[in-house]
Amino acid sequence: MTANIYKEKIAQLLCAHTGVAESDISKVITTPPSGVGGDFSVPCFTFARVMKKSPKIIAESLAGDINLPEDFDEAVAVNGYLNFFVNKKGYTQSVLLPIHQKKEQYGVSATGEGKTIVIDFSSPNMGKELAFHHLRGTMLGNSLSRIYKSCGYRVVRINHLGDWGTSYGKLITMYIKEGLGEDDTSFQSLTIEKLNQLYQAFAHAAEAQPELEDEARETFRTLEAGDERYRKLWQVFRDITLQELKRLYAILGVEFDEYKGEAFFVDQAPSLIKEMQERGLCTTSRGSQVVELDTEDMPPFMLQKSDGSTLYATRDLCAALYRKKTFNFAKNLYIVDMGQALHFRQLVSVLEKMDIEWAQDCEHIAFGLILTKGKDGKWERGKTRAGGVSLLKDVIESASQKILEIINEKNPELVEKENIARQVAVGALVFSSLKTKRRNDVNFEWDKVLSFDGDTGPYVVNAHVRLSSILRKHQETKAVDTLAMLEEADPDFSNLEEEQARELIGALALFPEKVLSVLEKNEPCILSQYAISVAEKAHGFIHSCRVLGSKEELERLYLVNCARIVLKNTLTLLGVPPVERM
RNA sequence: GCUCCAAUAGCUCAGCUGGAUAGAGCAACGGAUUUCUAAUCCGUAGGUCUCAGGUUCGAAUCCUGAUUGGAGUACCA
Repeated sequence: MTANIYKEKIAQLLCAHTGVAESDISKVITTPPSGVGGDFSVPCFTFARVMKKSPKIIAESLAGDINLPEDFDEAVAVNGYLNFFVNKKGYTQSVLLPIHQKKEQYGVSATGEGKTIVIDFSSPNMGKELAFHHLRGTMLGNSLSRIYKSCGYRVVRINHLGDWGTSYGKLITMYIKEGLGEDDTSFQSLTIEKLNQLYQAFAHAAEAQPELEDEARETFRTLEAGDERYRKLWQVFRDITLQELKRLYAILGVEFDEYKGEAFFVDQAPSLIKEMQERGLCTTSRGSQVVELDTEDMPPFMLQKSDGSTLYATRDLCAALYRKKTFNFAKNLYIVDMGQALHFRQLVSVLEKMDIEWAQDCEHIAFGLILTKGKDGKWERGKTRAGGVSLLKDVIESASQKILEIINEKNPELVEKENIARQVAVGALVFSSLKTKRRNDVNFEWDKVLSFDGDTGPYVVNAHVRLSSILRKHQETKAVDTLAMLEEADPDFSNLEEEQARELIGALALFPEKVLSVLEKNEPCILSQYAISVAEKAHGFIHSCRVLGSKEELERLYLVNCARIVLKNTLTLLGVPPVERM
């Protein structure tokens, strides 16, 4: 938080001269646009009202009156702005020294000390393979988990598996109809692909025989009532799903603390419904139990179907109560697509009706849908059944192949090519799913998904690779431990005054505040955009300032190492593998 | 119908707790390589920030209303 020291000094200084509160001043301090010059800028418009003078005059008189504190070179008035120029050497040192000292710890803070954040993310449905559209929510949750953790929060990552509901009535019905066998050997040969097919087979069959839908609902009701045969099948399906999920999560570098899905909460539903009835919060409507929300202009929240079985709404309500009781969270975040916005608004309203004071701590972190091109050429939500979705494993495979081709062309000597290609490919996919504001819908196109030109994951990772490569080369040619050497070094920071060096240093200084602003908005794209800007400036620096063999070699190596550290920290928080060679 | 979300360069997007000349990438055009990784860098061109009002010294940013697109709208999840 090096930049803040300068802001504080400016605020203190101007407070003494204008009488405006320090906090109000530091709030408006910005960076001048490129071309204007200066490092910090204070718009004097806010002073105009209290001082009853024009901003222009205020800025000019301040520029003349103030005694610059240490570490400042100059203050210039421009069009009602007061622009400060800091002492370059001092600024460079104040930015680089903390990075050099803290390393992996640079940018972490203790703002979340003692608080617990529950993050519900990924949460796919049982019996289905992860599709491309699951990537966004999964990586959003993964990145937010890492960022909260780095800020001192205790994070509980929950995969709220969709493992209960009428769909599993369908799956079981179809499994039995196809006579697939219910002994261990049949189960052992069962795959996730087969389960996927059963869904599609059911949907297909139900078009011709709509009564199958009722049959599936009845199967589910029986399952929920505790039928042992159905329960066994359910368990087998769940195990197969989980095995496949964990395989993919490992590739993505994602971990969970819990896989408590919906089924876990079914037992808690009856007593909750009873309580709601006793408190008069729940009414009977067309044979079902609902919480009326018409005062809030929302449809009712259904707790129990007319056949007595529960819905996902019921189980979500139980889960929220359970999470509060178990983890005493400060926030309970649901990383779920925007399509479920109404559901979560309802959930919070129901909690409020129950007079629960933490209702507002349950927050839906919504993200946009992955749209696919429909038959009529319009972009719409992908339907598994219509074949409108691509499997995540296929996308990863294609991306890895594409990256491998590029490696073969650019760097054929690289060892462990396949492994690195996959890491870079995963990084590219992860980065692109976190690159834009989370609410944006995304049109799925193979060409775009497999395009790695420009501002993409590989661009940022490549910057990290090039920086690492310079340090490695130094170590090899000089036969010294470069990092240990830097540890002992006493660099002269006035040797880093080229424009490209200063731009890079300026970017590195921003890392801690960027991390904090991600938490304010739950928006990792702030970090991915930041990663691009650091990579850009790192590429620019090493392109125009030769490091090895230069007379500023020591200082340049020092800066390269700092940039490498910041890039690595950024990539790690995003969930992009920071490889060192590619 | 109602509710929520979005709209910025030809395309994909940053910028939104109001501040100086609205920024990137892709696509187009021109240049840089005896490489510390050119998976790079530099330059040219490209804009009525959907429209109309309002608030303000100042609006892409805040408010109101339209238009267009997307999503959702009780026995699915």
